[in-house]
This record gives sequence, C-alpha cells and structure tokens, in this order.
Amino acid sequence: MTNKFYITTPIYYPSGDWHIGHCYTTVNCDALARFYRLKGRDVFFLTGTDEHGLKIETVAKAEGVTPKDLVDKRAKGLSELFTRLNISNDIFWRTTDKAHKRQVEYIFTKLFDRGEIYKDKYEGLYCVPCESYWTERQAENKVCPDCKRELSEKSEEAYFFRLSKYKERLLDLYKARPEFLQPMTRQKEMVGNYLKAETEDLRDLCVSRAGLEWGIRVPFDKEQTIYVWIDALFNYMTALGYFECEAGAGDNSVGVQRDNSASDNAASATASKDFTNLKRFWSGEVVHMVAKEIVRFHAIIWPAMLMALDLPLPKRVFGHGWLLMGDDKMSKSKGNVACPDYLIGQYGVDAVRHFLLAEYTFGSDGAYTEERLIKRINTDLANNLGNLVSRTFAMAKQYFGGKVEKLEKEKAADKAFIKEINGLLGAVETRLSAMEIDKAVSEITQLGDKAAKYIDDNKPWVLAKDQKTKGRLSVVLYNVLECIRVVGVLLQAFLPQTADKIFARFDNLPDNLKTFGSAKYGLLPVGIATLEGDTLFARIK
RNA sequence: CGCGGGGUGGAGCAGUUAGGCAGCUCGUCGGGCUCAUAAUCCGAAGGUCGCAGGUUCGAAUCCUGCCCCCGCACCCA
Repeated sequence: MTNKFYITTPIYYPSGDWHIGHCYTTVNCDALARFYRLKGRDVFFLTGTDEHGLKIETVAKAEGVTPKDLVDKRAKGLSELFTRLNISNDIFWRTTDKAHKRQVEYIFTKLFDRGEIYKDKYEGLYCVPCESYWTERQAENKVCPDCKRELSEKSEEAYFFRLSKYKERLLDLYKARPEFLQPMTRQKEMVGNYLKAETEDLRDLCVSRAGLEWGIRVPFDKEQTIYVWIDALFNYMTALGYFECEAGAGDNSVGVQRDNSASDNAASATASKDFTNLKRFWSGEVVHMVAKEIVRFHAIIWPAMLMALDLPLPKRVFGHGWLLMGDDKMSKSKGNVACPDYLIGQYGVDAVRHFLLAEYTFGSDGAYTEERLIKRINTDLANNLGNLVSRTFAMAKQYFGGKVEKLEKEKAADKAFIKEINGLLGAVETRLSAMEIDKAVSEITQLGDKAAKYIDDNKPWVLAKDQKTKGRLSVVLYNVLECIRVVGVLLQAFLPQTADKIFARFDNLPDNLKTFGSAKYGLLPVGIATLEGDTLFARIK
C-alpha cells in the first residue's frame, strides 16, 4: 500500500447558494484526509470551484456584476464556509486561476495534436433564449424542457473528443479493477447505460462551444471556448502542477510559461506553487469522491481522457448518495433549515459534522430533516459521548480528588472491555478502507455504549462506599478514562474540536498520548489531574 | 421490453454479493440504578421481510411474473 493519499472533492459550481450537500461531500472527504494523516500517510486533500460557463455568465448578468466578481465572491464564501466546518483541505483550487488556465490550454492543444480531439459540426435541437442544446429524448415534442418554448434545428462548428473509441478499454478497466468505481451499483449503472454491447455506442464528446464568452479559449482557434469537461476535470491534475512543469520544460507554442506566482486568486491556497506535487501524489492512491450524478463524468469521460494522454488512472472513484430535501414545500418555505451557516450556528460545527458523517449509509440516498439531525445529536453526542465524559470525570473528581489513580491491577473481568478499546483503531480503519464512513463513526459511538454498560456492570458508586474496594474503584475509573482518551484519539479524524475538548479534560496530556500509535489501553499515566470542563454537547429541546 | 435504485415491527435503516433460528437505532411499555446531560442499565410488546408462484430439507436472500415509489438519460454534492 502506497503511503501517498490524494483525495478530492468535486470542484463545486458557484451558480447557486452553497448548501448542505456540498458540506456532505466535503466533510466526509475531510474525515478520510484527517484519518490517513494521523495514520502517518502523506496526504493531499483538494477542494475548490469550477467557475466557467454560461450559467455563471447569466447569473452575473442578472446580479449586475461581472462573472469574475461573482465567482470571486462565491468562492470566498465557500472557502470561508469550509473554514468554519474545520475542513483541512491542502488547497482550494479555482478554474479561473491563471495557472489552471495555462495548463488547460496546453492539455487541449496536446489532445488535438495527438488526434484525440478533432473539429466537426455539432447538430441538434437548440433553444435560442436558453442558449442550450437538447437531445430528442430530453425534449419531448421539440419543446425546451426548461422554458417550454419551441426548439429549432441548429448546427455549428465545435471540437470533439474521441470518447467512442474508449468503450472497450473502459469496460476492461471495470473488469480488471472493480474497485475503480464504487459502490458496485454505480458500475452497474454506467455499464447498463453507456458501455454494454447492446447500448448505442458512446458518442464522441463535444468539448468546445462557439458562443461562450466566460471560459478558456481554444488557443489556436479563438472563436471556440473550451467546455467544462476538459476545463473542470483536469483540475485534479492542474492543481498539482504537472502540465505546468511539462510545458515549462519545452513546449511554449501555446504560450504556457512557468510562473511561480501561479496563484493569482485570493482564495487559492499556495500549494500549487509546488509543481512537484503531481509526481508526488498522482502515482500514489488517488481517490475522487463525487456524488452520484457526476459519476459518469468521472468514471467514463475522465479516465478516457487520461488514457488519451497515456496518463495513470486514479485508484478509485466513489459515487456517494444524495441528501434528499423532501418535498418542494420545505425548500421553499423553510429553505434556511438546510443552510449550513444556520446549522453550524444553531448546533455547532462538530454536531453538523457528526450528522453528515454518521446519519446516512454512505453511498445511498437519505432524506434530510432537521429532526433527524437533532435526534442524531442527542443520541450519539449528548446521551452517549457527552454524558459518558461528564459522569466519568465527575466520579474522578468526587472519588479521587480529580486525579488519575490505578491502585491495583485490572481483573480478568476487565479483559473484554480492554480488548474493545484496543480494537477501536483497527475497526475504524477497516470501515474506512471500505468507504463505510458512517459505520466507522458508529464503531466509536458503540465503544461509548460499551463503556456505559461497563460502568453500570461495575457500579463504581457502590465501590466508593467501602474503603476496602477503593483499589478496585480506581481500576474501573482508570479503564473508563482510558476508553475516553482513546475515543478522543480517534475523534481527531472526525470531530477535531470535540477531540480537543476531551484532551483538555486531562491536565497537560502529553502529545504522544494523542497519536494513533497511542490508541491503546494502559498508557495514561497515574497522577495526571482531571479537570472540569464544559458540557461537550447539550441535549436539544 | 432504455438504465438503475427502493418496497423489512410505529419511524428511519442494516441484512440480499457466496440461501440456514429476522437484526440495529429511535419511539412505546415495565423494572433497576443514582456517578451523570429527564442520563444510564435490564426486560417486554410489536414484523405473513410489496404481491403471487417456483426451486430447496430450508428463501428477506435464488428463479419467474406482477404492483407501487424514486432517480438518471450531458443543470445539480
């Protein structure tokens, strides 16, 4: 297993407001990134925005601002939202960044030079007011599905990518590497819809538009603008700087020049300045996390384009499910309930993170409701985790004056509980490697349940009544404190703020007792003081 | 026959790949405990696993047919 781990969210399209769905994908990626960092792997975590296209132009016009002003504002908003959510991305990459644009021009040219892109006529049903093409299937009775006006036949020049010739190779890819596209049901869908022998051939893909203003021009044909496929998908590589490198090494024919002040967008992080990142990470484990509706782009178009350039393919594309927003009534009359800022303000960062990580079977759809969020917080965080910490530290204070004690050895009866503590890290890791992020989190809350039962079985309040059982009492409390510490160690990957709050209950807990290597029983030193602390999570309502 | 997903106790779900006593969380009811955030622990009630048929010693799981809901088919995490 390679030590390199490169994980990406899709780059989000800033045409509308940021919502809970964007947070869902990003928080889950963040947990994976944090976990593997703590595991000691070399991690790079990308997120960002896909900022070109007609829709941005239209929205900007409606708001009376320039497209650039619009995307700057929206990208800043998203970047700040992710900061509030404690997202640990290494880069916030934007497709309007100069370094990206130069590389996209270079890539487009290279594909053209190799004969993978050719110029032809695009023909179809066109809606003039909406400025968009529709297929006959989409447009029943030749009426625009959007505005319901009549469509007209239109034909214009455009560039096409030879997607059709990769059908067999894509099928082979799925067969040879079933882990490439997960869950399996997404593979079924891709094969059923686009790749199996009976379906009509994959059509070549139109990769440029003639009338589009807001985008990257085809370098050798300024009438044409590079369309989303190449512009957006290649962000995963341009952010790492590979093509910048390659172009800087010789080919200046498309005006690509290496420039160390590459990041000209305020919200972009500086990581793109390190052009060695692609060599470092693209050869390692590359994981693209996407929601199910863009699986096709990532599991068909993207690998085909990489094949066209003889580049290595990512290790895995994972298409997760959707948070369904119920009926339209909710989104209209109570639209703000799914607003991330409202939720964070109302319930706190880690409560929102926990909900997004734990509530839904990762990979399947689920219905979003605020009631489910509240219930999830109360059950897992307030009743289970928060109360466990609260009662345990109360006893430590009451019975031992706020000091970790262990006056005798643990007994055989403690073995099962200790085994659970020692098994937590492995159990969580197994779940994550299967992309069962919700189940990974529930491994942690389940250990919390076991601790509650362990307390109840051993009845420390009874042991405390008799001086003769004080030694035993100290062991019981020690075991639970160790359980809490190990839970804190694991929570660093999922609920970092909560992990810190837990650690803060131990006076000057040494850093080496926070590492994954210390996620096992028996390391907490006797004599360390236990401190008072705020309620971890208050019950709601 | 476009493709895919779903239909499991009051609610939300897991289990279906390789058939073997129907499981989890929440809710409800009864009991215990008192260290704790009306918390926690124990126990109980509650399901013909969408319908019909088939294969099998045995089917939620495999096969056939049917009904209902949802998504996708270059707007969407």
